[in-house]
Amino acid sequence: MPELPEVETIACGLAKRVTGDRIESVWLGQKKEPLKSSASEIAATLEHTRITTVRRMGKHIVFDLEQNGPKRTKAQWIVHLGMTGRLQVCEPEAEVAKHTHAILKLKSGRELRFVDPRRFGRLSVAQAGDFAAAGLEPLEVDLDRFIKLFRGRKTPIKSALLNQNLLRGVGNIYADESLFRSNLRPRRRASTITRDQLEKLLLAIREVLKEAIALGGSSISDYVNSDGEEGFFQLQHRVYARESEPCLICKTPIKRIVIAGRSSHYCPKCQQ
DNA sequence: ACTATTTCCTGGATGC
DNA sequence: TGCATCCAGGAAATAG
Repeated sequence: MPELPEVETIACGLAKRVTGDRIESVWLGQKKEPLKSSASEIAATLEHTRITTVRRMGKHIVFDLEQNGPKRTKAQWIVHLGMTGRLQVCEPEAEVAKHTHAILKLKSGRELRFVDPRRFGRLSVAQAGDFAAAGLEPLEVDLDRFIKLFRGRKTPIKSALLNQNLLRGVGNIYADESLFRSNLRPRRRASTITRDQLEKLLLAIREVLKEAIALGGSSISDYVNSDGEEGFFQLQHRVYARESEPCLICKTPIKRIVIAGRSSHYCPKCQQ
């Protein structure tokens, strides 16, 4: 379940491997779910371009592309990993994994492959290099704009944090961990949270995301980075997936509730 | 303009 | 052991 820290880790790893390489040809599978743009548009946009940058925007991985030739037209390939999406850089003779939906042949001789069993991931392209993800970057937003996001919102703070149109990149794990660190209950209505508490929440979000990036993300189920290595932040989780286990602060058993269909974990004593 | 609910998917875990 | 069922969750679609 790649969220901001996992996507950041993957994008950085990919940047090291494929920046400057050229996309020579593109194969796309038959499944239509992973494609947001049409297969022909994606292939035509990617082929014969040079990868100039690989970066993260929210939970999206953005490949900035430049057309060969004098015009140097800009374009972008945008990848959302969904739940189980993976981008692998491998030799062409490497076995093609089940659920491979895209294979890009690179000039260096390697292949960049998109694999996604559950097909929640999405591939799309932007023609003029103008992809704009909704929401604010949690590691860049200032306190005033962060506070304004929640003004007048009756929805539970947990749901607000998961809403990518407000803040982009925070998912279920980091929402729960941030709420624990700022002593806020996940069901707390966003609009009722004081300025001071929101400041604490923003600091907690930044802290959690930065710590997770430093540890290479959280390896839940099958997440690995672009080198096939696991992250280690799952060892630092204080509430996520710790139902009934003692709170690390007060020993009270961690509770799990469902909010908007998502499991939410919190300490009933520390988070009031 | 918001908010809540449903839907898409497969593999791993669980239950009988 | 084998088969059926349930569950995980990001975000788009739908309904209110």
